[in-house]
Amino acid sequence: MTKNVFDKPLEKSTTSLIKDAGKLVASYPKVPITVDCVIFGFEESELKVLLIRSDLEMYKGLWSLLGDNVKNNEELDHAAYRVLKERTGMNDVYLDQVRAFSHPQRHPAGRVITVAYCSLLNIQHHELKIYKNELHWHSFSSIKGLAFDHKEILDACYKWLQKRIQEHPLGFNLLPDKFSLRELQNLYEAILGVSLDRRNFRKKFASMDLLIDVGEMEEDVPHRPGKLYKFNFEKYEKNKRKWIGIDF
Amino acid sequence: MTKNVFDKPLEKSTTSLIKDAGKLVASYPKVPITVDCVIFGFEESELKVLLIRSDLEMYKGLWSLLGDNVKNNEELDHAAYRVLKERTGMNDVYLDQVRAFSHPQRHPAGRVITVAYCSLLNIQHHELKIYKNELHWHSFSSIKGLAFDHKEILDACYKWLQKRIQEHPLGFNLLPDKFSLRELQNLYEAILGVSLDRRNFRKKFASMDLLIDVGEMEEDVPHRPGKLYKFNFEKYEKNKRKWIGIDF
DNA sequence: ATTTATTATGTAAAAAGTACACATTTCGGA
DNA sequence: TCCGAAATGTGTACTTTTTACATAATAAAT
Repeated sequence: MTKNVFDKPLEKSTTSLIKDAGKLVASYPKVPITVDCVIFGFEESELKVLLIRSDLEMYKGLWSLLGDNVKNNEELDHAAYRVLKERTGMNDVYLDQVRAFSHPQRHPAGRVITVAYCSLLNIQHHELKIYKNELHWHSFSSIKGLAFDHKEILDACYKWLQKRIQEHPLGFNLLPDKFSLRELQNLYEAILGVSLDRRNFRKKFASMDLLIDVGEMEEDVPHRPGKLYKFNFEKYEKNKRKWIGIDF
Repeated sequence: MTKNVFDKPLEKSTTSLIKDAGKLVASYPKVPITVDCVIFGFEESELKVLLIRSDLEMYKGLWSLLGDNVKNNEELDHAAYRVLKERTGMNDVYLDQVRAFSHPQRHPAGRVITVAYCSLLNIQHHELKIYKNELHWHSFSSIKGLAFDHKEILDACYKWLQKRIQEHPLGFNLLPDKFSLRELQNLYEAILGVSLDRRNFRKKFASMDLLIDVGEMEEDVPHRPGKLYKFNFEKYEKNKRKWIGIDF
């Protein structure tokens, strides 16, 4: 985090200056802000999205993204983490801001600006607890319409993910700790919507040298089991910079 | 723009439903929203940023980004374009949302959330009119500190630009209509902070086939003049998709 | 005419990406 | 226990992209 002027002790006349600034700011229009989280999961070779039944009567029967209003003096990132924690019980989930949506009529009750977040988690994770039965995982490709402008937000986050996953090894956040190369490839194919050559795919990951062979095999598969790997998060964090040049 | 539910005529009971939703939304905390534009220019082989003297007494002597509050029912993009138009007189400027900044103490007068925009324009453009003498172009590399959290915003936009310019031909927005390959290369070198091989650089742009030789030469240079080119915006717009796969 | 600075250009080597086939292993059922 | 089905695991040739590198030609300034 960059140091900013607030880290310095306040100077003599600052209190009155803040009052002046306060008057200025007080004249600005004020808007309710929400965060909306697109929570992606991966199961049965399909990309999934966690949705909730809309809490608005007028959207009865429609699903919507998980969101909440942003509290007083709450950071946007914090609000998004809070939503995740409240809805899934999980901490330490991959989360990134995508962008703000501000169409004046996007909320039927009047103006609400929302900031969209994209989050990736492992559906099978033991800490994952989907509270309330209004929450369900939906296959991404089957989602046709959502409440509010949430379909637009979902599509933006999906595109964001498609691009992002080609530049950073994010996919692991969607998989169990131990996974086979087939699962990994299925994941990439599902997200990118293409089919990939198995040998080239494996070669690519081998060259990255970020997979650790855990010395175990798949179980309960109706065919020859594959080796299981885990992602070398430590090594990735260390060498992050060289991945995309700048740590963006 | 995705079609949303508001395109449909309202159903019978909708009015009262909106009232319910309205009550809900009315309970949300409300926040002043601003947009801040990082306006990049390029001159004398240097990346420049347009800054204004801070209008807050307490930041006297410090520079800040160009911004404004977002009006009632105004889209964020619209607010950013408005700032650009008001400050530079220019329309049709390249502009893109980067992200929101929400640190609760980022504004001394209390909570203000801002959405950062990155904009690229041609400093020499004949329509460019910098109103008021509180506005000045600053060499990017010389900017040490800014009012508010604007240095942090500037750095985020700069990183965003570095990444973006490697994926899309944005650089042309910073150059005159006609430019030499040397100017183009200087631009890339300034933004990326590296030096590039001239032959390979030219080869790369030649292979894109997006430059039109206008049949003129540089003038007033103290050495052998180079050919002038213009960017083939039409062709680029047509083939945009193939550039990065998805039109992101 | 000479010097200086810059334009313009090609080729070879290395790296990365793509296309493609076959033997091996396990499961499960006959 | 044998066989078929289904998936794993592996290598090589070809193409494309990226990188490294040097010399002749042009215009300006003196």
